[in-house]
Order: sequence, then C-alpha cells, then structure tokens
Amino acid sequence: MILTEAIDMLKVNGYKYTDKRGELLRLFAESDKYLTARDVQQAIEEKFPSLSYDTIYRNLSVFAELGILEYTELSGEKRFRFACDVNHHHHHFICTECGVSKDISLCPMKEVSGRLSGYQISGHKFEIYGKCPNCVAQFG
Amino acid sequence: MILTEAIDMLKVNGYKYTDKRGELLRLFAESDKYLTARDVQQAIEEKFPSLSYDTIYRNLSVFAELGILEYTELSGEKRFRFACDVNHHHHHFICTECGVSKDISLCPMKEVSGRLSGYQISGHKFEIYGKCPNCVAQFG
DNA sequence: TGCGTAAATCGTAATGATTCTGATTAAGAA
DNA sequence: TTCTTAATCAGAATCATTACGATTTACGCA
Repeated sequence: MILTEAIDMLKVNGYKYTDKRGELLRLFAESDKYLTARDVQQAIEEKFPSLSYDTIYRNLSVFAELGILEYTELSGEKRFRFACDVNHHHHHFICTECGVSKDISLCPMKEVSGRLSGYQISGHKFEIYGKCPNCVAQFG
Repeated sequence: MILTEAIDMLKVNGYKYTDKRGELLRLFAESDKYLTARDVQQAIEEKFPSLSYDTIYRNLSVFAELGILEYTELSGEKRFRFACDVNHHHHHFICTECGVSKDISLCPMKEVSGRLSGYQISGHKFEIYGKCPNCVAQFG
C-alpha cells in the first residue's frame, strides 16, 4: 500500500480528507515501524503541536478498520504500522527497542487448522520479538 | 504442573504460603482457562469476599515470574492460566468467549529463526483465537 | 464563490486496568 | 511465644483508552 492508495481508501469509504489525517498517513507510509499513539503524537508534534490525543486515537482506529494500518498489542499498548502487502498474508518480527518490523512470510496456520475440528477459528497471531540489527549494535 | 508443585515452587523461591495464595493457585490448577484478574476476583469472591484486587494482581505477577502461570495479553487485558507441561514448548488456541485453551504442540520458530540472522530474538507469540466447541454450540 | 450540513477536531473529563503507598496483619524462624 | 519481614489491605495515583459537548472544517451544491 502507498500513501495515495491509503487516501483513496479513506475517501471511498466516505471519510473526509484533512491535513491532519494526511500527515498521520504520511508518517506511517514513510516508516516500517509499529508506533503507539504516543509515538505518533511526538512524531507529529512539530507539524501539528496541538493535535488532540483523542483525534490521533480515533483516526488510528479508523485506519486500522479500513485496513490501511495493521494493528497489534504489545506490553499493554496498541501499536500500528502501515499495512504491507494486503494480498499476501504474513507475520512480523518486531523490534522491542525501536518498533521496527520485518516481514515473515511463513504462516503456521496451514498445519494447525486440521487439528482444531469443532473449533471456530476467528484469527491468529504470530509475532517474533527481539532486537533488530541496528538496536543490537546500539544497545547490545 | 500440579498444585503441590506450584506451592513448592513458591516456597523454594522464598515466598510464604498463605491461604489466599493457596486458593488462587487451586483456582488455576482446576481450570484450563485463561483468566483476568477480574475473573479471578469473581471466582474467589465466595471464599474470600474481601480479597484485595491489588493482592490478586501482585500474586498473579509473582506466579507468572516463577513459571507457575502462563501469561498473555488479549484485548487490552492481562490473562493467566496454569502452566502446562513446562518441559514441552507449545502454544495455545484460546476461546475468546470463555477463555478456555487448547494445546497446539506445533511451534513455527524452527523454520523462522534461520531467516533472522543479525536479529536477536527474545521471544515469540503464536496464538489462535476463536470459539471452542462448547461456545460454538452455546452462542453459534 | 458562498452556504449549509454532517463529519472532524478540540479540550476535558470519564473509564478501566494496573501500580503504588503507607498502615496493618500474619507467616514462619528462633 | 516473640520477633522480623513479607503479605495483605484500602484507597489513591497513574496510564492508556474512550466518551462528551462545543466548536471548527471539509466538501457537496446552489
């Protein structure tokens, strides 16, 4: 997904375009990191110093619902990143220091679903945590 | 793990045994469900109507640190269940209705770790969500 | 271009989970 | 039994998240 697609996605679904939404989306489009609402607020502070926290939250939720952002929960916080290839299901390594993520194309669900007859599967989560090479170099 | 082992584990690590800790552990030992602190409070209310919420929290953390309980986060809440076979690494299906869990012995990390050279892996999470057969029958 | 309406944003407050504090109680060693 | 220290308690503080009512703004339409 790219920025213009994300903006189209907004409009197609009846949401209005605002400079603030644009800036939020740009921030995610330029990064492969998982960000918390607080991260976003800090990153965007220069451009929109008074952007309401509530506005950030609501918009992150909207974006995630539309599939523009991917979403996970880590140590008690919601985190978001720009959606990768929507057509190719995959998972992520997530750096616990900086939030940067790396695609893991492998998905273990193929082998698992056969073992769960009688169960109604609604979702799954496969995430790997640790330090990315940058953070290993920086923090050891 | 069984209840008596869990209690030994407490003592070996220098923690005192109290009736309340005993009751907390018994509650988990008799269930294969993931429970929130609130769930625990309700379940234990009959026996200890005035057990402090803080006490529950602290103890769940202690138990998890000692490996007596397994821990996960789901929809913004910490959840705990009695540790299964400590010697056999595995994952869980978790029912989003009732919290009941089922072992999934498969672990995808074997295939993945080779793809992450340069990364320092500290942990991973593989969980499957949905409804257990009971809840499918009950709620559809 | 200017208007009107519904949506977006704002500032603030409410909520809910989690953690902390300082006082009191009780487990377990001597 | 006594003593020391950990455990528990009640209540408050903290933090993430969500809700509220008022104000502002995007954008369809004249």
